[in-house]
Amino acid sequence: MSANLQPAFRALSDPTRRDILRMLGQREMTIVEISSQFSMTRAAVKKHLVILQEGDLIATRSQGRERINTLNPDALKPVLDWLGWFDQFWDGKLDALKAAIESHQDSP
Amino acid sequence: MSANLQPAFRALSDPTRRDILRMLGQREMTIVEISSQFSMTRAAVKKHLVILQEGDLIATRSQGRERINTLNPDALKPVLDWLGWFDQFWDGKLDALKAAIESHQDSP
DNA sequence: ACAAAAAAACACCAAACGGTATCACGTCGA
DNA sequence: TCGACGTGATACCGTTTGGTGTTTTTTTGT
Repeated sequence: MSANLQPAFRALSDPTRRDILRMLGQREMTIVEISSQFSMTRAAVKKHLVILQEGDLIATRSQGRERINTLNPDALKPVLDWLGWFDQFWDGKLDALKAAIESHQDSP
Repeated sequence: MSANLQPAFRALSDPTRRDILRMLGQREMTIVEISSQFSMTRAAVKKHLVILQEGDLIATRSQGRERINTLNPDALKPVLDWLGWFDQFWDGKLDALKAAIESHQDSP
């Protein structure tokens, strides 16, 4: 019933991939644009993008000969939900948030 | 200024380690107790515990010949904080929570 | 004093990871 | 048509990861 967290947690475990997520949070980008921000080859960035896709954290659409990578922030919700379990140890405030997110999660 | 997230994210990237955190959330345990819950050797569990320590997610105290492992839930706050940046994309509710946590973080 | 328990430390292994260089393919513009 | 562009795919490489088995150290109970 609960989503498989592993692909998302795995995707988040690399700093380059976390940076990519933040970049895509500001604007959608092609792989060349993303690569220009790092000192590594496009092939290396591509691998990161694949792992991010496996975690469902990004989506890709074709536009002519370009591939536009976009952030899928909803895939972070299960991660947040997992962290929410530990809310009991420092305070009770995340619980309310979690419920709020869950509640408007089903309605499109 | 911001904490180094990498050790914590790395620690969270393995399902066994996430399970250990949940177990320690319920009660503090020795390594034999933890190992009894998994189908792997104590040495393997020990390695996971070291990685969890590097992420500051658990603490250890000696008691006679035993080593008691305890959860350090506060180390999850920076992770939550990082996730909070994406709050802008699905709603504005995490922001308030984050502020609440930050505010009572300094006061013991 | 000493055997047994609890934990740590070490050497080793296959697989996964993060990177490179290179090649192949579709698409656009002149 | 055809070269250049944007991208994906593949082969390869060194290091890290997650696991094993074994040995060492410390502490307890009798």
